[in-house]
Amino acid sequence: MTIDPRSHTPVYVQVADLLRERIESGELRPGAALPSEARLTQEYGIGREAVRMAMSILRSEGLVSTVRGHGTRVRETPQRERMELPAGATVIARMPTGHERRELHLDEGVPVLEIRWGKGEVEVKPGDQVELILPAP
Amino acid sequence: MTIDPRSHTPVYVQVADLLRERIESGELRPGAALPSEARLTQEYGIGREAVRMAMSILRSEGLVSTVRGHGTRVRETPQRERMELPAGATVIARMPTGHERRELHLDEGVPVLEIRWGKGEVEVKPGDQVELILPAP
DNA sequence: CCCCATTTGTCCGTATGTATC
DNA sequence: CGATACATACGGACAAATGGG
Repeated sequence: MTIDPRSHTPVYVQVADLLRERIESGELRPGAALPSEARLTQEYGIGREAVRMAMSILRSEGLVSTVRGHGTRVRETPQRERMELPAGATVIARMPTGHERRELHLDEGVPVLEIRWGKGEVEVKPGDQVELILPAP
Repeated sequence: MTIDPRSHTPVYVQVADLLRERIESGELRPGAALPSEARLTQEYGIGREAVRMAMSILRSEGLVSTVRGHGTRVRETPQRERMELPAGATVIARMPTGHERRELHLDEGVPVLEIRWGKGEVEVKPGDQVELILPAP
């Protein structure tokens, strides 16, 4: 697989797709370092901006974590806390608002679970730390 | 509110915050076009890169959708289909894999709900189109 | 159909700051 | 300390897609 500058899909999306595949296939395991920006611009023959935007996409998907002066690594998948739901509740998944992201100290690319029960009772939970369990019959 | 280049918070984050507020306040309604990149660089007196990174943030939050040659618009959030869950099921929210994103035609910044029931029975639903309902007692 | 203005995509050069090793 | 690598930010330039006339 390689990059096609003439494709209708942007280069930075293609790069994100390539790196995502290398992660999801297990070639790049959790904790492994991705190639540096300079390395990727050379390997794929593309510009910095495309590489940086690709990294930005992967961060927004919660797949990788970048540390300045160090590099970008595949994120370790977090442990999920089990949470039992009361009957009659409703649940939706969505991305957090700006306020919620700051309030809950959420990383980029982490959705939230919005749980409602009763009248106006709403709870917002970090999507990467929670697993919902429905009460068994 | 305006941009402060000497602030500790990056310019592109400030721009994203400003635009997010204009969306969440309802000033920019679903379907409405955001100002073009050129317009924003002029209005705020900043570089295009800062504007584009701000747009990237909003896309990753599922707030806007960008089309090349056309512009960036506030995303229309589709009607959520209600879905009743059987007792004993478990649910997690996460970002989709690359394959799932293509398969389900998901925009950037849209999570999925991964629903398991019984042994190995897994269903992945678009997070922006589903509302889960737990059976009432 | 082509032409054209608009808009985003992409690359490059440059510069400064900051964190790691 | 220096070397490396990423973060932020500006400027310019051209390519490519869109939509209207």
